[in-house]
Amino acid sequence: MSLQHILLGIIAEPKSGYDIKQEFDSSLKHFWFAELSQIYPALKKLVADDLARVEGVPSDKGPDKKLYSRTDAGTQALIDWLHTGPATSPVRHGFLGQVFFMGTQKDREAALKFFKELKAHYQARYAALQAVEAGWKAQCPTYPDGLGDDDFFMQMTLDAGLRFQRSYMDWCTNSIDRIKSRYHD
Amino acid sequence: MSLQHILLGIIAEPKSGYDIKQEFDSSLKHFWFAELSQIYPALKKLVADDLARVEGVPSDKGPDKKLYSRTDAGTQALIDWLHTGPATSPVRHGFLGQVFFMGTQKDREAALKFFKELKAHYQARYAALQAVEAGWKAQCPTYPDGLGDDDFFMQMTLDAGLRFQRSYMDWCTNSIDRIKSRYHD
DNA sequence: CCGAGCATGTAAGCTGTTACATGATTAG
DNA sequence: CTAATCATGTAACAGCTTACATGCTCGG
Repeated sequence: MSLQHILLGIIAEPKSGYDIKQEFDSSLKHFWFAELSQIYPALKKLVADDLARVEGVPSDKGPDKKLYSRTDAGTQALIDWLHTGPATSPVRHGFLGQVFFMGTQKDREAALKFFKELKAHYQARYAALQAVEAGWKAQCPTYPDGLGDDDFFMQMTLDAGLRFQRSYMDWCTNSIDRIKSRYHD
Repeated sequence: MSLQHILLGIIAEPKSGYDIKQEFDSSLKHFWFAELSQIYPALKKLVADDLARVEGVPSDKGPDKKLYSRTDAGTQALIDWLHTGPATSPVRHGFLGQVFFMGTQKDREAALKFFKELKAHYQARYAALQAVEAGWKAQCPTYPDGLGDDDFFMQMTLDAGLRFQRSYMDWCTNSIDRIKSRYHD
């Protein structure tokens, strides 16, 4: 049920489905993502529920853009969501399932390779978030606490992303060391 | 697609759907979970694919138990999964979406309340994992590196869980401090 | 006797993914 | 001319949740 609410958050300024997809793929992807085929019907439903309105405007390229913006009822629905308490649905980590059963296979080199790949994956994500942070720093010399009220909370999610990736990387590093000292020394 | 593989991992020893549900709810829930209504059909499919076999045995209470165990093909399918590389499907964090748009609402006390609730949530999860760890420590005096080969990897997922919860808690603590010093000082 | 735990499942519905379908403009 | 980007969607399918359905046994 969260996609509807996140879309409400995004359309504080008028945006098209295509615009929203690009935001997911750039700045929002560390905590949410969605395919266009999911975004378009979701936006339609917001309009049907009177939480958003549409306006068609001609585009430079391609067909008309449909710009969605939230209604007062939409803003209220968003605020209500913020008051329902933290949305902490349990998470499925496939890679932890793999580690849990890693002992089934006796090839310790494969285990090392697994953790090295995982570490590389999180390093890449970490670097991407650092690049986003560098952009913010360049725009605001008093980053992070000199940010405006809206940006202050948005930066907190970036901070969370950076912390979580570091935590994954640290676990990988430590696991690699433990496997090495158990089987190679 | 991971549930099938995780079930294959679990049925190294013969287990019923009901048994498996209990394992998810106790020791496995920090990285995976599933409902009985999802587990039963999934086990049937493993049998249809010749990755598992069933044996009905009478139960003390209630109807016969159906004990599932994996075939050689099932063991191979599990090992193949371990060799496909880390299963790192991107994760959706509803609570980060809420923080991202927290600025929509001007009530700073509500923001503090939100983070305090979130912190309490992760503290509870952390305490649960610490209890699991205490059980392991009681059973094995040389915990964690004196564990057997299978347990060694299983403990790694517990270590991951503890690290990740700590990371969430630290972020909450830090965010609470930042909100306080921004709006209350 | 009643509720909790044991033990099995089916069905409807929601969410999300992958594949398919269309068509304009612009850069190479 | 061709590929990429812009811009909209639909349809089929897979995965997961919630609700429903059945029946036994044991403790209070």
